Order: sequence, then C-alpha cells, then structure tokens
Amino acid sequence: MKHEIQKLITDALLNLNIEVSDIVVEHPTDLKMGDYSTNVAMVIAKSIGHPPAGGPKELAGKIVTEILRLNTDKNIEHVEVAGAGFINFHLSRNFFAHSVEDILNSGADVGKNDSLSGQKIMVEYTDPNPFKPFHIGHLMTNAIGESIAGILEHSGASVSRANYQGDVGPHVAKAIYGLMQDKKLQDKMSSHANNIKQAGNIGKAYVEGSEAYENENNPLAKKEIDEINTKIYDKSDPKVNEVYDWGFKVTMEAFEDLYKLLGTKFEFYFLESMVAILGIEAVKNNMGEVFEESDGAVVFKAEKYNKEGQPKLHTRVFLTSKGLPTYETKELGLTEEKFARMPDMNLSIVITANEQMDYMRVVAKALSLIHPKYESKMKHITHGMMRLAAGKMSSRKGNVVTGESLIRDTIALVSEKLKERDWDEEQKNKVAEVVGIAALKYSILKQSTGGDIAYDFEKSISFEGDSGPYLQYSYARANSVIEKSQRENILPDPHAFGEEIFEIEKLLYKFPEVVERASREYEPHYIANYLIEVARSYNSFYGNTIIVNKEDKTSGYKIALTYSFSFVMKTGLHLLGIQAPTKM
RNA sequence: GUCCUCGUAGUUAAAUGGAUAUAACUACUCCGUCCUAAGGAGUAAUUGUAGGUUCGAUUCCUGCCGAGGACACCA
Repeated sequence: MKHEIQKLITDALLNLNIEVSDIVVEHPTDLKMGDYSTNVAMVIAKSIGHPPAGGPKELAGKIVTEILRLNTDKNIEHVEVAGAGFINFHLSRNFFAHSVEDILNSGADVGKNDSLSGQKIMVEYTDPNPFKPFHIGHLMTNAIGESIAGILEHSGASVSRANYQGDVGPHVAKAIYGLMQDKKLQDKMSSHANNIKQAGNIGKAYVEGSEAYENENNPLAKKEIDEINTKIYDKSDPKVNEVYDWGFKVTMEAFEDLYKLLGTKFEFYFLESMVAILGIEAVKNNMGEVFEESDGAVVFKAEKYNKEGQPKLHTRVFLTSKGLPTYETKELGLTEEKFARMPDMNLSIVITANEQMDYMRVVAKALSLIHPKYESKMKHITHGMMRLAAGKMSSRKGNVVTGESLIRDTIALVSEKLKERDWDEEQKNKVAEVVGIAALKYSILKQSTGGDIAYDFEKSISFEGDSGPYLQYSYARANSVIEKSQRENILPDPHAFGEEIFEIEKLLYKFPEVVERASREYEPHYIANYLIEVARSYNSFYGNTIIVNKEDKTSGYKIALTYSFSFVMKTGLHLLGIQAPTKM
C-alpha cells in the first residue's frame, strides 16, 4: 500500500511539473490523522521558493487536488491536508477487511518478510562460563539474542545460534580450589543430586576461591590457585582432572536445563580452549603487520588507525609477556573458527554487555586488517546492565541473585497466583513457568537494547499494563472467545463487516513492517511496543463489544478479527522468545 | 585525564528530523460483566543545561552539568 501511495504522489507531482527523488510516506503519530502521511509539500516548498508557489499548506492543497483527480484505488478513501502541510491518506473499509483476510490466510507465517532471504547468519549469545554461576547478565543476553535470532529468521534468514564459553583460565582454577576445600566433595561428586543444585554449589565454590585469591592474609591460596591453573592446561594432576571433568559436566548440563526453560537451542558450542590456539597462530602470522612487541608482550596499537569521526581505538595486549593468549586473542580465534565452520556465512553477530564495546572495536579492527573480507560481516550488539531495584530478592536467600534464582523466584510467584485455579498440578506448573519466563523476558525486551534496565521484581510480577503476562493474558482471552464462537457455531468471516472500522484493524496490518524494522535495526523492543499497543486495542475492543453474538450480523467479522489478533499475538510473542498459553 | 554509552512525568520506559511528546506503574473517579476483572472508561504530571543547524529538534552539532562503563599483560 505504501508503494501505491508513493506512486500516486509521484504521478501527481509529475503533472504539476515538480520532481522529487525521495518521497517519504509514513504512518502518522496518531491514528486519527489517517493511515499514511507524507511531508513532500513541506520539503519541496522550500526548494522551489515560497512566492509565487505559496506556502507548504497551499502547495499541499494543489497536490491533493491532483491526487484526487488521478486516484482510482478503491483502498484510498480520503485524502486531506493537515497541520503545517502534511498530506494524510485514510484507507477504506475494504482495505482493512482485505488485510484481515490476508492474516487469516497466513496463520503462523503472519508478519514474515523476505528482506534477508538467502542470508546465513550466526548469532552468538548467552556465553555463561562453566564453573561460574549463570548470572543476570547471561539472562539478558539470552533474552535479547534469542529474540534477535527469531526476528532475523522471520525476515527470511537462515540463523545459527552459537554459545561461546570459557572452559579454561583463572576462574576455573578458583572454582576448583574452592571445591577442593570441601571435605565432603567426594560424596557430592558421586551423588546424583540435580544439576542445578550442584551447579549452585560450584558457583559458591568459585566465589570462595575468588575471595581466597584476593585475600592478602592467605598468600598460600593464591599460589595454589595459580598451580591449579597450570595443571588444568597440562592435565598433569589426576585429582584436578577428576574435579574438572565432574564440574564441567555438571555446570554445562545445568545450563542446558536453563536453556530448555528459556527456549533456546544452540547449534554451535565454542570453547575458549578450542579457539585459543587459532588465535595465537593468527597473532604470530601477523607479527609486524598488525601486532608488535612492547614491554615483552605482544600488542595491537589500534590508535594508529584512528579516523576523524569514528570511535577512538586504543592499544590492547594480545599475548602476555609469558606468551599466554588474552581474551582478545581468543576472540580472534573464535571468529576464525566461526568462518571456518560456516564459510558462506554472510554475517556473524555477537551479543554482549556494553562494557565490552571498546575492546570489541579494537579486536574487530585487528580482524579486519587480517581478513579484510570479514570487516563488513561482523556485527557487535551490546546491551546495558540489569540493576535490581529492590533488595528483597537477595535477602530472601541471603546470597547473590543469580539468573537462575531470579527465574525460580519469578516462577514461584506466578505459582502463588495460580493456586486458586482448578487445573491439575502439571498444567499449573507448565503455565507458571511460561508466564514467569514471559515476565522476565518482556521486562528485558520492552526497551531498546543499549541502556541499562532497572528490574523491579515486584512490578514485573504484578502483570499489569506493560508486561509479558498482559500480552499472554490477551492471547488467552482471545482464545477463549474463539472457543465460544466454536461452541455457538459462528464461523470467522472476513466479508461480514459492518461500517465501523475498529482501531485494532488499523494496527494489525502493520505487523510485517514492524518485524522488518526490528530486523533491520536489531531491536526487539519495536515488536514488544507494537504488541502492547495491539493487545491494548484488542482488550478495549473486547471490553466494549460483544464479539460472539448470534443476534449480530457482523459477529463473523468480529470473530475473524479475533483470529487475526491471536495469530499476530502468538507469532509476535514467539519473536520475543515467549510462549503463548491458551489458558492462564 | 582521554574515550565510550546515556540523561524524557514522582517512577520505569516510547517517539525512521515532523503534527497536541506516547504508554505503563503510582494516586484519584467510574464499570460486579456478559466471551477469562492478570480487564475496560476517565483525571493529573515530563524533554538535565546553554547555544547552533533547520520551515520544523527529544532526535543532528558544540560547550557545561550529572550517571554508568572502558582505558597494558583479567575475562
């Protein structure tokens, strides 16, 4: 439709002997102003000079007259001049009925676009480290990554989900040191307690190990941890190997349990130990060209490549004076490995917290010097930190709030709300999980990815207004309307419309554009904001209309609208990585 | 100190350079209801600061103030 309007404007301008290269057609801010709008009159009024052409408003009037003369499109009902010189287009009853019919026909495919068809994209996200807790940051990265992956798929891309994890290094040594202080370790290792609980203990051991390492009164601990660290690399100590193998398995399996709950399935798992060697090779092969020695270490002096108007780069160490690879070098190796695994990849996306922005820029610069063809194929997306508003959560258990505990506590609160339902336990548990995850994910995805998120535990589970459960609730409600229509035997009918055009219709047809924009900008919050608007509109429609009503000739159309809404909501929620239960 | 990311109602957030800056939470008023009240209909309140570019700036540019982050052998 946008295209047709653009053409109509171009033709009208041509008849008036005005040439404009780029005509902007957009949706007005307010639905009352119409469905499409253009600012051409304001743009060209300046370039052709005010007198004798008159002001933008006068010019807009002339253009509208010409448009009306040319228009044969039945979808355009009304065209008018408004405000400072905007030209607003109102679409017809017919157009909206058609769009409802289209949505009914597309079902779960609603909102798809082909802007990325044929593209192979790898998205790396979550990245929790074995032996360390799954913290809130991982939860954020996971929610954002999963959503972006889904949105890109809905735009036609073939997406691979990847996870990158630090399986070696000082953090592992600290955890193993902490574990080895535990006299009951042997029993724990042979027990079959659930992974998440075991992983929790390993996380605590890591914290203890870190504290011991920092503790100046305990110099022995530091020495011992450093020794364990080398033993992890050379696998010389059977005891360390045993604890390592056990801890690695337990924490990785616990992560899998969480991914299952969160709805993520990774195709690629990259481990630091695997990619480190590749990174070291890349550094050694580019000595003199890209890297140089400095104070015994190997560094990349990125400031040499600073350009006016671009973010400033700085020097970073790639190999320590002991010859060990730093994180930068591993990142280098990781990217090489990704392209080796998928040689025809068009884009490699990495999602991390924004504290890694500056150094990722340096690494990206080094990479694009080594492989110029990678330069346009790497994309780093960053997100802010999650700040917990109230301290209530942490006091509950007397320890740090991890991503895992946040998930569990949220689900527990949803369970409270579901207590009164006369469902069986299994159904209650399933719905509590899905709703709890929705509350968390939505509060992460409703805002643009750049900034920090203030997570208010109490608010997120109040489920009112701007929340994930509100969206799910609207869906469940529509579902129950559909069930009633089936009981009463009224079929959805996109042709049985009356005169009134409902607000919900003016929103539903925009879904594909929203998906396309979210995909282009890698911003899930456009979907979240759109869904809230649609849900609010449907709830208002629901509140003010009796949808299933045998007395009403247009009931079939209202039911068709309900189906359309439910398709859009279900698919939209899916793009946020949120499931839509039919009852709640 | 240098650089990066930010700064919008009391709070949390929206707004491809456009129209009267939009929602939610909170507070207050109303709707016991039918298809799920985890709902609906209302009322009140906002662009850190000083300039600049523009027909038009929350958006772009510069200075200042404020928050967080990164800056050499951690990840």
